[in-house]
Order: sequence, then C-alpha cells, then structure tokens
Amino acid sequence: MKDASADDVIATIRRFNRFYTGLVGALDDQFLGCDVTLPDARLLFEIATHDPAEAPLTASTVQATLGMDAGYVSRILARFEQRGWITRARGADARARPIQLTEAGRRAFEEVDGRQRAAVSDLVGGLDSVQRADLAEAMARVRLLLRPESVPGFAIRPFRTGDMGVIAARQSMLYAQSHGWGRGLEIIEGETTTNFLRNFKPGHEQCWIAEIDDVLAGSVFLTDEGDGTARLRLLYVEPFARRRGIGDRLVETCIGFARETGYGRLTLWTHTVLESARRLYARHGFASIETATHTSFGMPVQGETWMLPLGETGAAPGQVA
Amino acid sequence: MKDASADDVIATIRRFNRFYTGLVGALDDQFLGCDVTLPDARLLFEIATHDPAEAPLTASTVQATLGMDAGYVSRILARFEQRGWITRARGADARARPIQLTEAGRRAFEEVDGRQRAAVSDLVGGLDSVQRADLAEAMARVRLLLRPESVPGFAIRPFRTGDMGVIAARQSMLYAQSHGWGRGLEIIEGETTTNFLRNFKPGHEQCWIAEIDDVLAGSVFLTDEGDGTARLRLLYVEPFARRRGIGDRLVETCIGFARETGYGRLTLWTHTVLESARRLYARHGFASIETATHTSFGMPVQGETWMLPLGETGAAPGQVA
DNA sequence: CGAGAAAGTTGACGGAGTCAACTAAGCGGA
DNA sequence: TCCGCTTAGTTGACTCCGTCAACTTTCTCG
Repeated sequence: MKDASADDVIATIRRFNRFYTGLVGALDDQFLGCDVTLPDARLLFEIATHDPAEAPLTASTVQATLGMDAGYVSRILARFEQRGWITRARGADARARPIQLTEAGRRAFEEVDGRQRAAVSDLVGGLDSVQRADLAEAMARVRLLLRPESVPGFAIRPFRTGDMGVIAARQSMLYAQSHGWGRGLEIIEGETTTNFLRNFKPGHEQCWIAEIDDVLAGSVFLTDEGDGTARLRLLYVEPFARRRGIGDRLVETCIGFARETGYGRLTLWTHTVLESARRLYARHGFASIETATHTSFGMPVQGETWMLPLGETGAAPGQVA
Repeated sequence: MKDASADDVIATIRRFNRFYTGLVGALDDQFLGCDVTLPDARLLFEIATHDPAEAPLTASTVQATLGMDAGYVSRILARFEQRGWITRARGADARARPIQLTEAGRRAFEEVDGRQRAAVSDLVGGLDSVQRADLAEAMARVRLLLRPESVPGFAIRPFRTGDMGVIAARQSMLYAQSHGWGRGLEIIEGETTTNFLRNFKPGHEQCWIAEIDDVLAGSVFLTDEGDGTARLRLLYVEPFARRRGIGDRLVETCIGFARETGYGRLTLWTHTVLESARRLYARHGFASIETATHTSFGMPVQGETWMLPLGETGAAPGQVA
C-alpha cells in the first residue's frame, strides 16, 4: 500500500522467492519414495490435461511448453511407454509420434494429482473461506503484475459486499499518484459509493466490476438522476489491466443497461486531463456539453459534463467516434 | 474476493506453483556458466547476511536453517574455503568450526547478490510505484496466509490515502461472513469512514492502521464527540493477524492519544456477540453502560455502549480486568 | 571413565539436467 | 530428381544436485 522504494520491493520479492522455493520444496517432498519423480509428474500433468480436441500432443510441444531438455523428455516418455502409461502412434508426419494417454496412464495421473491436491489442501486447511479467497486473489495479483499475459481475458459481474470500499480506495490511490488529487477526491469517492449503496434501486441502477482471475480490474456505476436521465460514474480500469478493452466493455455494459431500462439519456462528469477516458466516451457516442473548473481535489482542475442521448432520436453509438 | 470453493482455491494455488516455479527457474538461469551454483549462492547469502553479533555461524546451523544435507553443505564449504571465500577457526567447541567470511568472500557475495538484484529489478522494471507496492503487498499476504509465523511482529501507523475504503470493505466482508450482517453495516462503514475524512480534526482525531509487513492487519478510529468525550470506532483485527496483541496495542494507542489530548472520557459502541472485543475493552478499563437492540445490520442484534473515564478521577486501565 | 550424542567429513550412489552426435523424415529449390 | 537444410526424436557421455550411511573427533552427562 505504501510507496515502496525500488530496493524495498526487490528485497521483498527475493524474500518471497526464498519463502516460496522452500514451500514448493516441502510440497514436492511427497514424491520421495514413490515411482513418480517431480519432472515425471509435470510431464504427466501436461499430457493428461492436454485437450484431445486440439492438435495431437508431440514430444516437441511438451518439451517446448515445459522448457525441458529434448533428450530428457525423450527418456521420460520412453519410461512412460515402458510402464504402459502412454502409447505413441505414427502420425501424418512420420517423424512425430503423437502421444496418447492409456487407461493405466490416466490412473497414474489421477493418483499423483490426488496426492498433490491433498498436499495443497493441507496447506490451506486452517483458512476460512474469506482467507482462501484472499489467498487466491493475492496469488492471481502476483501473476498479473509480473506476467500480465499469463492471465488472459476478464469478466464483468455486478457488485457485491466489500466492492464499494475497495473501489473508493483504489481510485483515490491511483488518482493521488497519477494526478496528485487529494483528500477531496477521496471524500467524493467515499460519498458516491456509500450513497450508491444507500439509495440503490435494483433494476434501475447498478455497479459492475471487471475482474481478471478474481482480481478487481475496474468498475463503473450507473445511477438514476430522475427525469429519464442516468448517470455513469466512477469509471476506472486498473493500470495492470489496461489495453484489454475492459473500459469499452464497462461503458458498453452501462449503455446497454440504460437503454434496456428505458432511460432517455446518459450523462457523466469527467476531467479534461483524463485523455484516454475522454476518447473512450467519444468512441461510444458521448459528447461534451459543458466545461467548468473546480478545486474539489485540492488544485484547480477542469471538469466536463458529457451526454449521450438514448432511445429512438438519440445518436447511435459509434456515430460520433 | 469471492467465496471460492475449496477446489477452486487448490487449483489456483497449483497454477500459481507452476507459474512461480517457472519464474524462479528463469531467474536462476543467471547462474549458468558462472562459478557459483544456486545452492552455493544460498549458502553464501546465509553466511554473508549472518549477524556477527550473534553466536558464530557453524556448518550445522546453516545446514539446519536452509534444510540442506549436512554432507552437501560440508562439501560446498570445503570448496568455499579452497577458493579463499571463508576461513574456519577452531572454536571453544573443538568439533565446531565457526565460519568467517573473508574479504574475497564478501566480494564474491556482492557480485552474486548484485546480479540477483538486477534480475529481480528487470522483472519489476515495467511497474510504477503503486504497482510495486501492490506486488510487495500481495507477496506478503501470501506468506501471511500460508505461514503466519514466517512474518513476525507488526507496526502501527496513522492512516493515509486509500485506507478508509479498504477498512470499510474488509470489515463489511468479515462481518458478513462471520455474523451475516448485511448492507446496513456496509453503509454504516462507508458513512463512518467518509465522515471521518470529511471532518478530520488533526491533533484531536486520528485513525491508526496495524500492518504486518505492509499488509493491513487491523485498524481503529478515535473521533471527537464534543463535551470532552472521544469515541473509539471501527476497531478490528484481520483473522490472519490475531493472537499477536494487535487489538490491545490499537486500543492502548487510542487511550494514550485520548489521555494526552485531554479528553475526559472515551466511549464506544459494540455488540454483545463480539465476545473477544468485549473482553478486550474490559481488559483496558472500559465498562458497559447501556444496552439496546437494533436491526441496522438486517437482523436484530444487541448493541452496547461502553465507557472509560479518563483523567484524574477515572479508573486506571487494568483495574476492571 | 564410558556411553551416547553432536559436528563435521567422506565415499557411494541415483536422479536432474545438459550437450552433442546421431537417425529418420520432411521440405524446398535448382 | 537430387541435394542441402530443417525438424522430431533418440542416445551416450557428462556434470551437478542431493541423499544416505559409515566414519572420526569431540563434547556431555551420569
């Protein structure tokens, strides 16, 4: 949460590396005194979880995905074949020998897989459901921050308990860091989210959360302003989640909901400095109708009111973009 | 964030294990083609970071802390000695041979250490300061949830940007899970934290955060009620952080601040079902003065008002316990 | 003093992992 | 069609990681 110096972060990561290496080592000790070694298990896992609908699995693809030595893989596969866990046919390409898991192979995999699951299950045995979810979230977050491409896709869902506070916190922190906006913004965030909860009109209002692997990646609110007007509020996407089209999907979700619900227009308040947000709104048919400078965030900033007419007479999305 | 089923969590952990094993493997590849192997580096790290003020380092302690084989360690140490990185004297116990790092050994360590730091630094090169802090926080959280004892101690600090929302979110989620309290509580949390921010009187009010290794572990608020009365609010400690005395320290901090600031009494509102919190308040001299049932949390619950007189005439803390 | 335990060393061994040489099969152009 | 190049996979040789058990030396405690 704090603005950690680069050295602190490096030390923390290295401490975590030592910790996790030890942990995985302890988890892997279960392979001792068993006829499956750790690389065996990794290979077996790769073979067993391969989607048969895809291209048949060859030694070279396994070798490449696991980053193992070709010769090493060859030897392990020979052993698997000898044990009757796999068969290797000749394919269209007579060099390649597509791997197929036998029934015995599947049983061996399930034995190993069950033991691994049990070991991990022991590890989290003392945790309640919130803590388990926290753990999964923290792990996904580590992956997202270190290798965003290793966690593709995202999901949109309605809000639930705890989302309001987290959204207020994240937006306050992100805007404080990127634009220096201060306590004024944090108060507005708190008020807006709390008021949303207090006045929530199911079916007429909603808050959607974008998630990547259960990590909160962005959000947007739609509230009823009266007179057939809906307001889009607090749109944001986490920095680690950008360039995935999450902002577009959130805005589309809002517009779709407003249209279905029968609102006549959709309005929103944004700021001139938020260039990418403004482009996003323009892309979806919004137009700026008013501009005014305020100092609610501790410094003068230029606010803008945007509008999107809905219904028959309104501009279709994309017309403006 | 969501109430993940046990199987989901196990699958996520195993995915993370695979991910992190690969990542550490990539980080360790830097040792290839260099005269220091990975276990060498671990040992060297252990020797170099050993506090000379403590008992002198012996092979057996290194072996025990790293969980390595005694024979293996012996061989590596022999190699280190041969390279002139360490010297081994005879200690009081003639069986033990205390290890001392030479100047050459320190240079070798710094070379290796610098390379490791550089590798990790590359890894986080693309992250801004908020993301780095998020990463460190997520890693610390994983450690805390899997091996709480591996992260000892805690710290108390005043609040900063983003804390309000996170506190409101965590308390809402935890009480929803443990007692089934619903949206009413979440609204109260949001209002209380936002009002605190809006009306914050520096020097007369404060919010303290307990942290374990930069992970939020609990919090407490003190607000001015007028007429010389201060109110202690929203005390909580994360489940993973319990049994460390964090609750006591937070309450002590509040009482100390209220006393110094010159408040005449400290009041608070709690609930009969929160047994451990009530014991905590009693331990610090608070007494229940009023009880009333309400339904703000979506079900009837019994609220209690507690009071601690401060100043000359007040009961000293501990008197009631 | 003697039994037993602890610190450390050494030999032997098996698994992990790499490297290079090799075979067999496909591919693509003259 | 042939020749050179590439790719899939195999094999032998090797190094390093890590364990086990036997062993020496020294300490501790009754």
